[in-house]
Amino acid sequence: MKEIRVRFAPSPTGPLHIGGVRTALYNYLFAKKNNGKFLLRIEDTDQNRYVPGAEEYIIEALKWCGIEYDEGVGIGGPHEPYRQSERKHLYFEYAEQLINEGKAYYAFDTPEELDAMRDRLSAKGVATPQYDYLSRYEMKNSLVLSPDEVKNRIEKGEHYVIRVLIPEDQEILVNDLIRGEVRVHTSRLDDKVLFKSDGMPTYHLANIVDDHLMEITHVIRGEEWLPSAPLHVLLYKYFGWQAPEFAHLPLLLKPDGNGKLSKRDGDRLGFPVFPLRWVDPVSKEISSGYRESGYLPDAFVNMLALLGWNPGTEQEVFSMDELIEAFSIERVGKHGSKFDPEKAKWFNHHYLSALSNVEAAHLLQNQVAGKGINTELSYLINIVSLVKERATLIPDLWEQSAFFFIEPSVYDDKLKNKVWRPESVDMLNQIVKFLNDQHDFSAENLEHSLKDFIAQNGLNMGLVMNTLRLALVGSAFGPGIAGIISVLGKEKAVERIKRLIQASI
RNA sequence: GGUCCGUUCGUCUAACGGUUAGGACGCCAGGUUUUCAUCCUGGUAAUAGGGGUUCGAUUCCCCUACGGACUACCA
Repeated sequence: MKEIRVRFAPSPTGPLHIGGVRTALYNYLFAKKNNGKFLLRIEDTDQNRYVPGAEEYIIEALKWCGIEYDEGVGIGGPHEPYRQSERKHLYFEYAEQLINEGKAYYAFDTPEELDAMRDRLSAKGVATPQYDYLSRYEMKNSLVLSPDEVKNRIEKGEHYVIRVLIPEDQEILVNDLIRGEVRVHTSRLDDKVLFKSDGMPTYHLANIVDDHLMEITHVIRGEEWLPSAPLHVLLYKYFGWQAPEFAHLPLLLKPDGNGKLSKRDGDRLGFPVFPLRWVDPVSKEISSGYRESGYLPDAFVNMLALLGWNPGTEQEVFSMDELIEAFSIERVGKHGSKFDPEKAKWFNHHYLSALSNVEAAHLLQNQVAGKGINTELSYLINIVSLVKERATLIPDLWEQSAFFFIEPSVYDDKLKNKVWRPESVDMLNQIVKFLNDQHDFSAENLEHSLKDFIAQNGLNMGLVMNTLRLALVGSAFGPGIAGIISVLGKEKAVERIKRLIQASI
């Protein structure tokens, strides 16, 4: 059986947004599931839209997501180069071949002439004014110009493009793995430019040529390409190549209202639409990323995988290996999905809670180090065992545990008003004595002995606990008191209690 | 406007023509936690509308409505 080969082929025109990441992910899952190859090709045939740093961004984003490619930019492979600008020299001959076979032609029309043609056609009531079988014979191209004149113009250095000659009356069948058979009549298609006057191929030509040369078996791409799929099928036919299988993925939609998810939605609705933070090289505008916002890549990938695909079972949590195992293109939905930031958070919370204490401690260590605090990992492990399931995003690990590192300097008024009594000082002194007498500082022991102590001394449990919380945390917040004391240790706990006593006298 | 694609709870979605239309997120309620959060239990909520085909349509067909993509010498 032929090896399955798929590719992700983004344009470096800016940061990859989550829809692009999902396309890459599905390609990757499909390749791995079928023991095939996944390649990364950079489609940079539009020099005007090239954005510095975008290519690096794409590569880094895929890496962060754990989407590894077998061939492509940066790592090479048997079909080098994988950047279309570096393959520039090989496209012209294919366009020329089509011309020689009467399947394409030279066109010399200026932008003004093209506009004039469209105006003329729409004035005549033509529903789709375009360069096609209706209009091509009134334009300046090698279909109407004499061979000599064409030759002349080219030799004079006049700018020209190469357009595909679309047959007038033919039905094209696109077999889509997700949508089934899609039929389009060629009279609806226009003579798309294959080769631009700047010497670069357009997407349509470069894409087909490269997919053929790179032996791509399945083209899995966004739905925005569906309308041009018939052209691509025709091109394969023109070249006499076997067309790959197509699968057009439904789009990711805005969480609110309608329309395709765009980069503006992130700022507007307050969630990232990019995997990584991006700073626009020109405007310096900053777009937030999932990584920097504190999402775990596994959670991000899991969330994305389920946006438009489902395994047909009720399983929702998948590791990358499980995704590979369960993935099938047939189970990708047909309709667009509104992106739900809340579900993304839920996934992250789930993954954060499932982390081992050591893993979570390392995450907290980065946070803590960022605050200029240096701590033993063992201390962080203890802390994190208490707070990790309370966190949704990575920075929450710090938010939830800051009081362990910074002793309270102000006390929450509301809590203090609620629990503070004239006899509180005396009570706290008793607790200090109690703690000083303890040898086993495990949370379990503290829990029991503290309760016993409270009962034996006729104290009010709620009052004691909350007053201790006031001393230890400073507010009505955080894990259980016994756990906090256990992690803090005798010395620090006693110190904080004494501090509250001091502050209250 | 034209072409193409789509339409099940608010959202993501399940359901070889026969199910009390299932799950998850969110939301609401109760419980656990003498804080807050987590967690547990329960609840709320959907087949866009109209015609067919069929003993029987979420499921097949048609129409309408609505939504989306595309309509560049951009990808």
